[in-house]
Amino acid sequence: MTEIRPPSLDRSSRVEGGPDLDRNVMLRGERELAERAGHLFHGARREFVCAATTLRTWPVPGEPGPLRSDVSGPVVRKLFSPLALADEESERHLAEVAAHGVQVRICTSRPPHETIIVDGRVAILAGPRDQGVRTYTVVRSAEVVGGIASLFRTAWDAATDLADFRRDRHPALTSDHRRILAMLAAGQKDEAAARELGVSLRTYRRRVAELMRLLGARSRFEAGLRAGGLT
Amino acid sequence: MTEIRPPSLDRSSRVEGGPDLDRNVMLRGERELAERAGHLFHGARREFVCAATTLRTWPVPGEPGPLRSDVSGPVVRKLFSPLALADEESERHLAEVAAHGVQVRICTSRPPHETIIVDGRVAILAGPRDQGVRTYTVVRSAEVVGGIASLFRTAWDAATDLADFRRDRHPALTSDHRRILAMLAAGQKDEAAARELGVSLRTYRRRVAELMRLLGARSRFEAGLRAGGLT
DNA sequence: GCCGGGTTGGCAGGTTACTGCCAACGGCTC
DNA sequence: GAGCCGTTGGCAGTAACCTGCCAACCCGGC
Repeated sequence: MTEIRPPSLDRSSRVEGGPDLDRNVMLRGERELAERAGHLFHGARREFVCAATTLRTWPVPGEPGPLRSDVSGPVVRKLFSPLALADEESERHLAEVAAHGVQVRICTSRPPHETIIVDGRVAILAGPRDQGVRTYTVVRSAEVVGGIASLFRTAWDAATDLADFRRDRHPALTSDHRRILAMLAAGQKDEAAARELGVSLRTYRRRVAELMRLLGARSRFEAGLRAGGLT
Repeated sequence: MTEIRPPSLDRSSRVEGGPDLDRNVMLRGERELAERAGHLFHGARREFVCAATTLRTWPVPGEPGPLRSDVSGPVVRKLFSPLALADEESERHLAEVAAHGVQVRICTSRPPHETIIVDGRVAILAGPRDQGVRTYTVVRSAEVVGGIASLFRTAWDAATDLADFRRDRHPALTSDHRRILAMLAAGQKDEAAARELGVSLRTYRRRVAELMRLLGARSRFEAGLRAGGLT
């Protein structure tokens, strides 16, 4: 995991407050980011939010230490892509992070680029990799950071809490299940749906029962609610 | 409606490309915005996206003319708050805009601040009003604009197409309906749900029937699907 | 060829839901 | 006080759904 170390004692090259806040600062690579802007990570007082693609993206203040067990620490929000749960190890790590008080959500639409916002006053946006080196831009203009924060908030609001995502995630539906879903969604009676799909009523009902089990539903209404996120 | 006029012929004060792209430019008020950055609106070639709170926010290239009837014009995407449909007049206007080829979506979570992105290379973010005057910040740093665009895209993906929003919007549910919904969502049998709500089975089923009609559903499964957007 | 496992479909019994009908009740108007 | 209207609840008939049981069939392994 790429680690951003505490900054060196030399303050002369740091990205700080100052007269030229409207100038965005470009940093090349994780090392320069750590050296010149690492203090911004560790200096979060009120709120620290980030959008990341995977767990390997910049870690946050206090990690791996116990986070937010001290309620005076900053509120930490992390928005991940579903890729972050690609394997059991990653998923376990994410659950642990969440258990430590970090608010974790999974972005179920196209995730934003990797972004950090600290205390609502500085934003760091990651650019694409260029020959293996990634550039980061530090933004300090108040209105721009405010706009970026509002866009992040909208994405955050639309995302799914980690716990909900894990609970509602279910084994991939077979194409059979999807056809059953389509019939159910169309309000069809079992008999008509079975005819249309070319199977017997018993088999159709057998499939519906399977779907209900997959969705963990006790009634068709409940199944419809759960299925809402699948179509 | 605040209108941004075509810019004056004097180019000296315009916000343009140049050596100092990393410096964000602050503009105070709509007039200065129009004079120094109006060309950015009218000069969109490929794509023009904006997030707006109401219809009174900055209009877009070509409006009120026919938009996108010429397929070589820029793709225009507008993300609105549900406030944009607060009255019939606004809703009608929005439908007309969409009919002209503008892609309109309604943000069903907290909408972002007002934002414009032109051709993916310049972003304009609106700040709050200060004594009636609003500041706008023009951003031209490639990575920052890219990051802002990606956050906007995430918000856009999560939003609801105007047509879908209007179709799925339905009469406000009474508190009775919401209680019935809660029982149904919990997978309760009618008899148990009726008992819990303190009404007869007949009345409970009468309410469920009303709900089904409101949702336009022919089966409970279909009702569950429709209700997914209500809870 | 035989055997075992899995799936399908028919049947049946039971449960849950849907809706019409009607009496009773409460509130409002005359 | 009487009459009317709307709502509620009980009853009942019907429809739709749920699931167990079993025979038949198919397929793969031995």
